[in-house]
Amino acid sequence: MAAERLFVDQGFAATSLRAIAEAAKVNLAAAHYHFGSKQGLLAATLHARATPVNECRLAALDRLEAPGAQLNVTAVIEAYFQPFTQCELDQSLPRIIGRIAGEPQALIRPLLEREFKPVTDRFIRVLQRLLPYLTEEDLQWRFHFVIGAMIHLLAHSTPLGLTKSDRKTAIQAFQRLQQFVVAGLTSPV
Amino acid sequence: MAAERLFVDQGFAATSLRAIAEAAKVNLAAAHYHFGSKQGLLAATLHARATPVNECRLAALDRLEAPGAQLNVTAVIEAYFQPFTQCELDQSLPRIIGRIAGEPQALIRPLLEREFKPVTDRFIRVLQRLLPYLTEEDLQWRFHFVIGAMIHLLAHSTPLGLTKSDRKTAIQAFQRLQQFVVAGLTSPV
DNA sequence: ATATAGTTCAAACGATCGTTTGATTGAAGA
DNA sequence: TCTTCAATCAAACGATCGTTTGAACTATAT
Repeated sequence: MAAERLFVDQGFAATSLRAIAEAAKVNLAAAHYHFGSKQGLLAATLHARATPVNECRLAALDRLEAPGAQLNVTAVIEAYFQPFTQCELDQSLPRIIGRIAGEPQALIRPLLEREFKPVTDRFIRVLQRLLPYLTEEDLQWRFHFVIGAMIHLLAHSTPLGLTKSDRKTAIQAFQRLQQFVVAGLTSPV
Repeated sequence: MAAERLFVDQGFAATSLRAIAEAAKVNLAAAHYHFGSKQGLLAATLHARATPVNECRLAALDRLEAPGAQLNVTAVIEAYFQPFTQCELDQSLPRIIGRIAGEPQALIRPLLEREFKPVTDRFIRVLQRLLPYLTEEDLQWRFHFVIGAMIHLLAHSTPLGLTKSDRKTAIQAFQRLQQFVVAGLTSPV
């Protein structure tokens, strides 16, 4: 989808349907006909990306919960980050997720909740079994921080000081992030 | 500043100068006359907020580096979060920082870098003395995650599941965040 | 072949955008 | 008092926005 690149680079409000239609080489009215509205296009864009992310995460979690597998916090977080560390997925996926998740508009929050909350809630439930000394509130806050660090990495793939950003460093960054958040999650109260 | 509320609620691109001028009860052209452009208004808004944040952080860090003070990672992070946990500061400060930091537009990144990078770099340098077993690259990445979690908390003051958001819970949230990121920062390689 | 329903298209709709203009105000300096 | 200059204002500029219109095209089913 051509809409992605523009949404990612400029944000939702600053991207015009005309620019999207031109980039996608389709007619403006045709795009409107298919998606109903600009917001519908965003919802479709997000949904098209969120679905494989959710499937990838759930599949990884299922693998972990199968008998004989190593079920620990590190593995669960690894499963949660799986959609962004698997090499076969294209590079634009992380960016569109990170960008939309940071969008200011209140209209976008329900979309994010609908797309990601069910799967995220299941991950939190699994973590709760692994971290029984944390209250549910504790864990929700800590996962809130995990998501924040993740989104920030998705949206800005390097710290301000560094500049390199190829596929390999991106995966290494997620390994760093994984270690960081596991330490945060498992920290004693 | 009335521009803040609108930037926070709707984002930069979606907020019109006319809406800001009306909310601030000033003439549209007058606003333009003083700030030069819409972007100039954003820069002024950010600068007006970033300055006390930087001063607060540096003052807290100076206090830590004074002879006799306890200089450890927790205290340094506490100093970094100080602008958002001090009760005397008004509530809209965290939100404007969090929102602008999440803005998509490429034009905004240089503003953020100019406003916050010098002070942040000094914090990283102090942390480097406290965490000598981390390479500079390690530490830059980890601080990248700290900032990500912080911005996410500033922009979305509660996890999706929770709803309460008064001043007291906000400070508690920063205490939780502090514990989380200190564990992440001090995690062994 | 004719009808039907789905899709594409150029063109235009009204609204709103950031910015500019030029007249007007008000107070300080000569 | 007259001059000067920065600040304010209503009004308009050209551009662009999301959306709609109605005609043309396509393909399947009768």
